[in-house]
Amino acid sequence: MRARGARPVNEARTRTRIQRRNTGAILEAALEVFSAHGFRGATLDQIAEVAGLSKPNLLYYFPSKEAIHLELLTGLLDLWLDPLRALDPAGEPVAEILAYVRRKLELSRDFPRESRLFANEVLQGAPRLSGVIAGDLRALVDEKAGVISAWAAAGRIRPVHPRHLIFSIWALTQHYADFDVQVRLVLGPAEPDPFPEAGRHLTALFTRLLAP
Amino acid sequence: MRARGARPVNEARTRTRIQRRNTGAILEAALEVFSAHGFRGATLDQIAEVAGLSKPNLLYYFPSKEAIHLELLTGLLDLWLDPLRALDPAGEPVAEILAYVRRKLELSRDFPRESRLFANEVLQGAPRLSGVIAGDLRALVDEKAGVISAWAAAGRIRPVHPRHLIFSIWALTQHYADFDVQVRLVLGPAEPDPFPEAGRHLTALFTRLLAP
DNA sequence: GCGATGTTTGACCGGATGGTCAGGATCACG
DNA sequence: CGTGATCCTGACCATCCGGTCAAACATCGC
Repeated sequence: MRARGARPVNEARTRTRIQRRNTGAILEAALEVFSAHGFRGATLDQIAEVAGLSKPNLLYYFPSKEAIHLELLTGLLDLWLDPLRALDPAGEPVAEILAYVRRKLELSRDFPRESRLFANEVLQGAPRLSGVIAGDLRALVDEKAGVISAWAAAGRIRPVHPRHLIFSIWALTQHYADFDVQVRLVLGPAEPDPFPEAGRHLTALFTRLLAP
Repeated sequence: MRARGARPVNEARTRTRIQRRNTGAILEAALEVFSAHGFRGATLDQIAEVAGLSKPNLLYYFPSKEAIHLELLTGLLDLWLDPLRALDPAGEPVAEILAYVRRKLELSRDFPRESRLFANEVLQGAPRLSGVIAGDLRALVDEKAGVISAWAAAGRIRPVHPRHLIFSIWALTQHYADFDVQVRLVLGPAEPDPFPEAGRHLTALFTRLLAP
């Protein structure tokens, strides 16, 4: 008999094959639905349908809608911040930053749903992420801003406000995921895939900004 | 007696003082609530409370929640596109584009709720704006892209992909409105107003990108 | 002051939605 | 094959939410 309110859990034992498959399907479906409609706009019925499960079955694996959302957000944070973590203080400055831009643009191309999930969250005031943003993210940005400042002080890149440079990279790359619909509608059917041109454009932009 | 389902309307006569005051209060309140929670996340009760009216009273002035939202979106479109319209083909190229960037950044500073309203809409796939985007907006961008291309062909700015240049301006300036929370949390309390520094950063960025 | 027009509201409705529960089906393992 | 743990579901509940309506209330021109 399960304790009141407890989840499968299995008392710290390894998770069942079925458990892994279903929680995976749920998170995949939830990503699809949350990123397209926002937290409030998504319904458990939609998620259940996409996942191919019944609604009560969702709630067998997760205690609430809120919990699914939070699990998604925190679970995807690493994927989202890894490119910045990979910025190497020992590398060649301009190449390092261009590589960061490229990796971030690849995330927008390959994981647009994840980008929109975060965008939705931050747009609504980041109620569930403000802790991480003011903590881990801020610390990471501080660290890398120091690296960029050092490069600028050494004359290896042009002087630039390091934090706003990072904001610029976020803004420019995430725009192609979050505003994908707008980008495609404005470009029209003649340019069905904006990403190659976007890559060239951003490379040129940051090269001219940073090359000493 | 009013016809079934008809709104105040007043048969094409001038609107009452009360009508103007209340529709104004409703749209102001709706902007506040829609921009903070998205369409689905906002409720008529919240809007009514912020507007200082009762829910049925809202629905006396607007036929539905949808109608309030649509009225907001279309009513604010001009404000949003005017800066790009003002780009003058006869002006000095770099100065014109920098002025556009400045005006757009001022919109982010002075009308962040409007920016978030549009961001929410486009994020969800622009269900209510795809027509305008593929029509008016695309036409406007085409026109101005032509201007920028001509400037580049004449050697008055560096060669640049004109449409992606416009996307870059949108992305960079709107980021400071849409992701305001994140920007402030990352910068910390030491830099309580990001806009002055953002202005300098973006001016430098586009100057270096465009100056021949 | 009076009728007509315009404004406001309490009470209510129907459907959607997050979540619960008791019990049945299925699986893992000895 | 039996038994305990895990997995799944139909039925149900409480609440929220967009929207309606009849009737009360205010305003205004005369």
